[in-house]
Parts: sequence; structure tokens; C-alpha cells
Amino acid sequence: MAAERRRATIYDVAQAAGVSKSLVSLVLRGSPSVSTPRRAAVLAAIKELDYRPSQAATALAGGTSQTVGVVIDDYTNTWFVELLRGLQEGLASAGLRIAVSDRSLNTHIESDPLDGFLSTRVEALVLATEPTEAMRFSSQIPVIIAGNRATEVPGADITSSDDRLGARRAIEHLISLGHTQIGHIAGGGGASMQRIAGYQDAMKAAGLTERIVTVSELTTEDIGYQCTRQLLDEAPETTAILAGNDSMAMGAMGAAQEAGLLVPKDLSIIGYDNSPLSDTHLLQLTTVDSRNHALGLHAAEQVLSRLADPERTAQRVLLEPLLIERSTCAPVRNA
Amino acid sequence: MAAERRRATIYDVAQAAGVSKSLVSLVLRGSPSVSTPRRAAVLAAIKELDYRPSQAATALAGGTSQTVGVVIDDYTNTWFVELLRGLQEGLASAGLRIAVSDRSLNTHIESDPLDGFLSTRVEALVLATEPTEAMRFSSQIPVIIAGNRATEVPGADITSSDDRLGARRAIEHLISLGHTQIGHIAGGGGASMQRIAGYQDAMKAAGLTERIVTVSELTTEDIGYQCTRQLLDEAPETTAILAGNDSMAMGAMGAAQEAGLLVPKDLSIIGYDNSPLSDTHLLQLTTVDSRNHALGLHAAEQVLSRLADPERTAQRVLLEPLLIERSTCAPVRNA
DNA sequence: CTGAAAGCGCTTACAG
DNA sequence: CTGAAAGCGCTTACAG
Repeated sequence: MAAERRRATIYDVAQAAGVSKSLVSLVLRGSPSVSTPRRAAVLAAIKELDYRPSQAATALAGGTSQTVGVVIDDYTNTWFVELLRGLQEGLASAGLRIAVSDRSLNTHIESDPLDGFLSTRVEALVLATEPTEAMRFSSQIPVIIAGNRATEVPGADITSSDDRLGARRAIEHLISLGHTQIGHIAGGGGASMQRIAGYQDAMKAAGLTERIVTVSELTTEDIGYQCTRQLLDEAPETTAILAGNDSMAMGAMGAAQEAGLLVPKDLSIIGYDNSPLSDTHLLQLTTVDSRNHALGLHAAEQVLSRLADPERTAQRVLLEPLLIERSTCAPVRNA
Repeated sequence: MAAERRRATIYDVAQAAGVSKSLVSLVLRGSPSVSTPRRAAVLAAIKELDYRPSQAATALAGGTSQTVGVVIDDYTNTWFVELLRGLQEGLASAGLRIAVSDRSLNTHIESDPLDGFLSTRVEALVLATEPTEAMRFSSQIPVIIAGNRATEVPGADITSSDDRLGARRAIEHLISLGHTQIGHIAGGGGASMQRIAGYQDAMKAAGLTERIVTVSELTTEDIGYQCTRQLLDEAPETTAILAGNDSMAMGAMGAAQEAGLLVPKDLSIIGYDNSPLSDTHLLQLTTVDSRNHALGLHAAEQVLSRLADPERTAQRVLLEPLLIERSTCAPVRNA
């Protein structure tokens, strides 16, 4: 049976192509110093034998895994999708692949996703989540932080979007629509902190009363719903809400619906992230684009430059966020 | 600098613990034939040196990667999250880890996700997507299909939910609410085909006129929106819709909203998958639970039993779906 | 339990 | 380009 046949190795390819093992290795690694006919012979043998280099052997012998580990929070919040795409695009040219691990799946098995990545000997670590203690001090490999995080990682590069500015602009937009009773529902973590600060900046500058509701570190749809219920309960005069992210904004829309409030007629809502969710026909959520694709591209660049020069000092890239106006904001009713 | 220090190997651990290299290997692999004090010494050395076994070396020497490859469609449709959780839970006890690859990211780099998995020498492949040609005939490793797929993979195990039954029950539910003008919006692929068949079963049994709209192979929110627009255009008398999945159902809700139809008063909508999206406060989508967590658990079992006995004949597990009644269905208005 | 040996499938110089 | 050699960091018997 075909399935029982031993897998082809580099020896089999060399033999089939009538060349030396070393030459096969050269072809695999794309060396230019191989004559065209020989290269063709090797390629033909590879195809014929359905040969695939063993990643384990390549990594072990070459001393490099050629993979970058990416840690995300939770597959359910899809903001990371564009970040991944950017990362992959930026890394592909260098022959680096990506391995993704999420924290919420890993909480069940007690382990830190870092453990697996360290065993894999990833070349670098991209953190699209709040760093764990272990991640902060792993120091064995370059760390690149994607997004704003509450915890510092000594020596790490950072690519983030200016969440503080983005939140400020969102509030300024609401103010320009005549809103004065503007609440903010927030979760925990570095991005949340920045967005809260931006909210405060804008409210302070306009002399408006701040109202921030937080019920959990999480930033899920359900938490957004709960925060909004509490906000509307405490301050029914609220006419606009900035949510900590798009998931929370969706929760806010749910709470508004339940309270019989129309969005945006009775209540304006702004999300954050410009996630796939925000661009659905049902939501048409006005949001702040944190430019996750660009974030991924820049993080990839940092990975590459850090790999090229491990001694270079830590870099910091800050992207300018964009307000995306869709359909969940309107002028205040009795303005 | 710490970062510059050579990574600890099994030799370093052996030396630090004052034992032989073989003993360290035994401890790592959890052998019971190691005395408690020696085991403690090794463990202490491992901790002290922050030693992590090289996955590449372990895989190469042991001849087994201890990882299972999972291919999903697209990170944006989160139905796979519970599947992954079930898989991971079911595989963890056997010491198998999971590697996830998605097809939509991989379309940019021309390669099949299978290529990477084959290089990794994954022990088995779990397909939560429509198989590619390469996947159908990879035959080198056990393949487990998760969910209903249009394409057969010779010799593969299958764990799926009875989508045909689920769709039938959804329609029967709508009929019991008095609906007679029931449309179905669908995409492509095996699950869609089964769901269409179930829709037809129930409509036929009740003597009702079928109306199925498909505009694409995709099953995204936007496609659901487009299908619904077309459906409402062609058959404005429609009072209920079964969507091919929850994303499409969300699109249907968007189209209904745009058409000025209230859900469920004017239009009842049922989704499929019981994805995280369906359980949001804003949607409260009535849906069919395809029991993705159980799906993952069963698929994990198939992986394990197939690994234990590569010669066993292909298995087929069929789970019974559950109708989850939430808030998007109501009795027909003029019933 | 130890210790010496072979081997997993590659890469990396290096002499020719 | 070839060919022989060493080595990556482990596992796997195996004799003691």
C-alpha cells in the first residue's frame, strides 16, 4: 500500500535524480550555483517521489525553525484576522511562516502558549494579547508587541495604533454631532486604558462630564451589553456611547434594542477596531479603524529587522487610526 | 547577556542533575521506572536551566511529531471555535497537540495548507473545510472529516452533524408556527447541500412551495444579505427564512432591517451552527446547534483510534442536531 | 538505573 | 559540482 511506503528522504531524491545528496540540499535551499539541467532533474525527482523536506530535520540541522509565533487572545473576537494577514504577507518573502496560538483555548490545559513556541524554537514572538509573566521575561527570543498593552516587556519592539488619539477623535465626532451626554464602556488591558484616556482627553477639553462603565476585564459582546445596561440605568440621559471595541459595541446595540432605544436616532454608538463584525449590513457600525493590516505589516518588518540585527535598540511604531463613519451615529435629538 | 547564552540541551540537564542523558530522556517521557529522588533532581535541573526539549529533535529522533493538523475555512466565521476546543480536549490526554491552518489566509500564498502539515509530518489531518484535491489523495496520513463535505476523501473517517435532519426540524418548527411561505438562502459545499435537502424534505412533506436562493459558493454575512434581498424581491410574500448558517442569517437580518421588516414580527429567521454570533444579545438568533464541541470530541476519538489501528475500516459518526429557540421566530402574522 | 552507540533527515563546511 | 564527514538534540534499544 502506498500509505505503508517509507517516506522519501533526500537520499531517495538524490538517487532518483542521479546527483549527490548535497546537490539536492542546494536546490531545496534555492542556491543559484546549480546548473539548470541538474536543478530540473532534482525538481522532477522531488515531484515524482512526492518528496517533502522534514521540517523537524531542517530545523534541527539548520538551527532555525523559520517560524514566528503569534499569540492572540481569543478566536471569537476576529479583529486579529487582518493583523495575521498583514504579518503573513510581511513575513512570507523572508521565508518565515506563522504559527498561531490563542490564550482562551490554552487556559484549559494549564500551559502558557509560550511553552509550545519555545519548544518549537520560534525565531520571534508576536504578542497580540496582554503578555503573561512568562512572556515578559522569556528574553530568549525577540518579542514584538502588536497593539497597546498594559504590561511592558523589557526590550520588546512595539507596533501599535494610537488608541488614545482614536478614542479622542471618536468623541470629537460625537461632540460635533451635538452630543454632550457621552458614556464610555470599557474592559481591561492596554488598549482599553489608552482608549479610556482618549475619551477623557476629549471630554475634558469640551468640559463634559465623564461617565465610564467597566464591569470586567473582558471586552466581549456580553460584557458590552452589561456595561450598557448599567450605563443606561445610571444615566438614562445618555445619548451616545463609545465602546471599547466592536464586540462591546454590538453588545451595546443589543442593550439599546432591549431598552427600546433606536440606534442612531435615540442612541449613537461607536465601536473600535473596524473588525469584520462592524462592517456587516445589520450593524453598519461607525468605528475606529485601528489599521490592523498595516499593524501586521509593520510588526513583520520589526521581526525581520530584529532578526537581522539582534542588538538594535527597541523600536516603536505608532499608526494613526481612522474614524470610519457608517450608520450608528446621528445628531443628538434635541440639539 | 542571558539572551546570548546557548540554549540548554539534554546534556546540560544531565550534567546539572548528576545523572545520565538517558535518564533525563526517561524523565521527559514520563517513564515510571525512575526513582523519585532522581526524578526530582532532573526536574530541578530542568527548571534551573529553563530547559525545553527541542520539538524538532524530539520529532526527528522519535519519528513522530505528536501533532494533528486542523484545516479550517476562514477565521472570520467562528463556528470552528468550539470544534477546536473539543478536538483539543480529546487529544490532550494522548499528548497530541493541534496546529491550525486556515484556507483563506493561504490563498494569498498559493500553497495548500496541506503542504505545511505534510512537512511537519502531522500524525493526522482533521478537515473542517471542503477538501482540496491534494487533501483527497494525500493518503500518507489518516484524514478525519469534520462536518459534511461535498467531496469524498477515500478512506477518511467522518464525524458530522446530521445537517439534513437539522434543516428539516428547523422548517418543521416554522411550519408549526403557521408559516407557509418559507425561503432558504444557501451557499455551496457539503453542509449546504445537506441543509438544502433537509429544507426540501420538510417543504415537500408539507406540500409547500420551495424557494431556494443561492448567489455564491460562499456563506458569509454579505452573501446572506444578497440572497435575502433577492428572495424578498422575488417573493415578497415570504414570512420565514432558513439561512445556511448563522453568518448568512445575520445578513438576512440586515436585509430585513433595510427592507423595513421587523424580525420576528414580519419575518422569522433561523440560522445554523449555534455559533458565538447567534448567542449575542442583539441577534438572539434561533438556530440549529450542530454540536460543534461534541463534533470535536468525536473527531479526536477517531484520530486516536485510527492512530492505534491504522488498518481499521473508515468510521462514520453522525450527531443529532438540536434546535435552539431564541428570539427570531414568531407565529406567522395572518395565520 | 548507566553508558556507549546508532540513528532520525537534514545542513554545513571542506577538500577535491 | 561531488563525496565523505560531522553535527543538530533528541530517542531507542542494549549490554552491563
